[in-house]
Amino acid sequence: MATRFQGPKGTRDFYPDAMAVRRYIEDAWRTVSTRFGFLEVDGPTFEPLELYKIKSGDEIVSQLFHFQDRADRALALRPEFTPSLARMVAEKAGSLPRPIKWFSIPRCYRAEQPQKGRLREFIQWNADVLGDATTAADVELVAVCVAALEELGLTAREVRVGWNHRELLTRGLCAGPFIAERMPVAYEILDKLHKLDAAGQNALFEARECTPGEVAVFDLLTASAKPGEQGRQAMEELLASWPDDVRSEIAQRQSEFANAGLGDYCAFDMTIVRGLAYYTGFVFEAFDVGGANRALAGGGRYDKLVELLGGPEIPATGFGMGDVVLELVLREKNLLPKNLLPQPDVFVVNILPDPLPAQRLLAHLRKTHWNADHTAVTGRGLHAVTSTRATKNVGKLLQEAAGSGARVAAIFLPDEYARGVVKIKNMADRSETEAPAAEAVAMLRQLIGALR
RNA sequence: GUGGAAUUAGCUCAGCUGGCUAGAGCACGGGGUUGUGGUCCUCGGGGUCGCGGGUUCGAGUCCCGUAUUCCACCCCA
Repeated sequence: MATRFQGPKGTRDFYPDAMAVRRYIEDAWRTVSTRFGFLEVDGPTFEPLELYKIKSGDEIVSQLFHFQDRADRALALRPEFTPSLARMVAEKAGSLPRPIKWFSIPRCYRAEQPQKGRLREFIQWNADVLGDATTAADVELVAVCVAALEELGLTAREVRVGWNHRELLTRGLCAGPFIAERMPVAYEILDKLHKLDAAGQNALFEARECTPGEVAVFDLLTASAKPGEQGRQAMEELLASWPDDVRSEIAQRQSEFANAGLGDYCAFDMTIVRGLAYYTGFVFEAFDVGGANRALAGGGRYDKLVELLGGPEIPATGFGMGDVVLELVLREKNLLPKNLLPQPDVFVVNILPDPLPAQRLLAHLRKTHWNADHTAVTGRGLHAVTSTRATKNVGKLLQEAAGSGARVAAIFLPDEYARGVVKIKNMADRSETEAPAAEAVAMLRQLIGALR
């Protein structure tokens, strides 16, 4: 008896409808990346396990799908693309023109418990700028990130970008009750605060042995992330105690965002720290305003990573955006177009007993035409289909044509065909014309062109 | 890795406290007036009731295990 299988936990099957949605999202990422001057790259789906350990520590191993090959090499399916990218840059850094602006759309794998917005296999758009240490590179990344979201129909009403800067935050906090040694703890707490209630927060403060002064600052930080006047006041109060040059750099960066047309999206947010990863300065997160979902995208500056992988010292900044949360948000906001499947240019309907004339027309429509010396395309192949049904019921076949979304139907009918003509029907306005068989292809091409 | 809920046709679900040859709508397919649009009529394909055990004369229904999905924790690059 045959065994039936389910797909592995946390994976998806892309049937045509789902595949069309995936392509729609990937196309937006790709066109926007290109618009901003990023070049597409990719790397292997698996890498040495060590590559991820170096970057993230040994704890990462339990979150990876890893295995040994026959020569006993430890390998892991990539959980993200940045290590591969850094490795690729480290290998050829000397010969790459700078700044290096690359994007990629890799499938990635994480051996985690699946839940809303998080699967074991997903697709993550990455954009990175290497070799540009200026704030302009950070701004450009946020700009390309936002542009992609806009390309998909999202606006500042639905999504926002919160940004922070680890060094500035550290300097600000150390101007208050914190000492430098407490920063790792402070970052850890900051990263967790927003999802805890008051009791949970207090428990955490106690567990981390926070001083009353530190707790007071955490309370203000929590308040500062809230929208509206209350949040603004908490932010003001905190900033008042921070060094002048830190304050002015924050203001400077925010004005750069505004200058790039991102003023409605971006807000300084002291509570964004992005885990305890390899980020060295600027960090940001894009999220939907409703806030029920996980972050849509996140990234920041990682100036030491390429060096860590044996490459030259090269400043780097980048971000990733996963397809899972993005699709959830687009669905929630009703922003996925209805007809993402390709729609035929021509649907050929045949009522003749002889199938050959219809098949001949199909073949001609699909063929790309070249000029006499084969140097230029004079007519690209069209998307042309027909029915495989046996019925000669014109109504049924036109119904099928309509269902396919075809722009035009070419109809072979006995009486007309005897007179040497084919009927051509514009499916949108239901108008019909007749075409001499010899001119049918040309007329159809013209009609399709006019409708495009 | 831990905890909670769920799993019946491709999809959305009925199936009361165990008594069926397991149903509906949608979707899919054939046909319907020798010739024009998502309608209508009609017929049809498709289900090891997630999987494996157990209790019982009898299990879609009760019990145990397991897989998957969703939710939450851990983690989040």
